[in-house]
Amino acid sequence: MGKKVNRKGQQGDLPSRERIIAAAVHLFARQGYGGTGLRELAAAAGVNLAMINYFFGSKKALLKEILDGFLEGYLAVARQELAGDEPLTLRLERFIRRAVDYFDANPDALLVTITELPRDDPEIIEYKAAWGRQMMAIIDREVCMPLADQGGRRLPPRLVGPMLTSMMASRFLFAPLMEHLGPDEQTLSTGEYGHLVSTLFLHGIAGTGSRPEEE
Amino acid sequence: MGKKVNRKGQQGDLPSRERIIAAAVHLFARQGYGGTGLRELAAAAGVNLAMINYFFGSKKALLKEILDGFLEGYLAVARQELAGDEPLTLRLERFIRRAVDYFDANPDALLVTITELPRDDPEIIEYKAAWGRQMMAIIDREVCMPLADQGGRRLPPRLVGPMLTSMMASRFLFAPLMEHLGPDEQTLSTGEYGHLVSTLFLHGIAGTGSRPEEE
DNA sequence: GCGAATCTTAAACAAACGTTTAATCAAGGT
DNA sequence: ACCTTGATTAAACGTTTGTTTAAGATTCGC
Repeated sequence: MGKKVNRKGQQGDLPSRERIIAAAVHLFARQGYGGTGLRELAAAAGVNLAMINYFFGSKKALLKEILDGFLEGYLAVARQELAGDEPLTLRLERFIRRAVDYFDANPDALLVTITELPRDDPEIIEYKAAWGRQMMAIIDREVCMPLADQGGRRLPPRLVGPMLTSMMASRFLFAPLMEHLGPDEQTLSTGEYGHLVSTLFLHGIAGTGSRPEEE
Repeated sequence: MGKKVNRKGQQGDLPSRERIIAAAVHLFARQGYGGTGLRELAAAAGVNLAMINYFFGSKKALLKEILDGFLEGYLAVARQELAGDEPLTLRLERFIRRAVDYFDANPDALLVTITELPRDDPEIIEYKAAWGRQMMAIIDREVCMPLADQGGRRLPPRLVGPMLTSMMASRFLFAPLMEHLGPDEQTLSTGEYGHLVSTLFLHGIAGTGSRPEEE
């Protein structure tokens, strides 16, 4: 028999580079970026320690790649669902549903991104600022301005953007804590949650009386 | 001349223990808990390295004290403003205004708490869970149940609590990033922000047409 | 089969980490 | 003056940190 069944003998049959990213997202979300050592990460990925710096150059660059991947996907959803000629309400509903699905598919990456976003690291802060400017431009053009045009108040995008993102992310940001509160009846599906965020953002808590399918 | 003008020659004339906490909140918010070394922290507080372990026993215990102080204050606001016989709308408006003021007065502590909340550290996770249970109990009794009684849908407190907190915290969570986007016209005061969160939560984005003083 | 990338490894590097120890300083009580 | 108590100090403890190096495997084009 050969030494290994397949070329990559480690877990999950993914190439080393992506196993490192997957393990990093998992560990960074649970222990924080600063609280996770490269040796622990290498062991979790089933990879030699030196491979991390071989593929990414530095620990910081690995974090940047994780943030990059997640934010790029989030920005793509915003571009795709927020633009168009349809009424604002429809576009917002679509965007929120898609964004919540995206968060639900990448909860660890969302957690890493949110918890590392406010850090003022000179090596990645300008990258985060560049992303923020793009996001604010979309929110301003596709949400804030149409809202003002139809008689509403002119809200600053730097307020609406964070608010919208925080509302959609709240379930996933608090999920690790909530899991330690004991069993919970009454858990909503991802679809129900997205619909609820949508109605809450559009009509407030008073508008959440009806279930998704009844509307 | 004496060696020192006053007994504590260091900055800010606060006792050493509180200077450590103040410096820790400041540094943890900007570099993360894991990314801040005790030597750097001691230097920032103008204190000898050994004093940190002398007062708190360990780095983890220092973080716990920070979380404890902030969450205790937040819970106190919730207890004080959310309970009572007044209509739900009024109680929510009062709570949101007070909580936003509290966040505004302790933005760094809020940031540390939010970014460290999802971490699954066995030494402090049970403490966080105990706090979460108390908060969920208040939200359920004073918000979710009254809401269901007056014809609304029965929303899980584990959904409403995180949502409400995230909405109020969004401005402060994203503030460090927004400051790097260049100058911003159209910044709201804390009072205006609190009012806006309040109307958004109660009536949705459509209800934010009027300014606070016109209402 | 041979050279050339590409990937993987073990070992070492200096630096920083959290924590502990023992000695010194300053006050207060008696 | 003396003892006690709390605050503060410098120094060292053993680990762990992120990164680098140089050698060894593996794969692929030709």
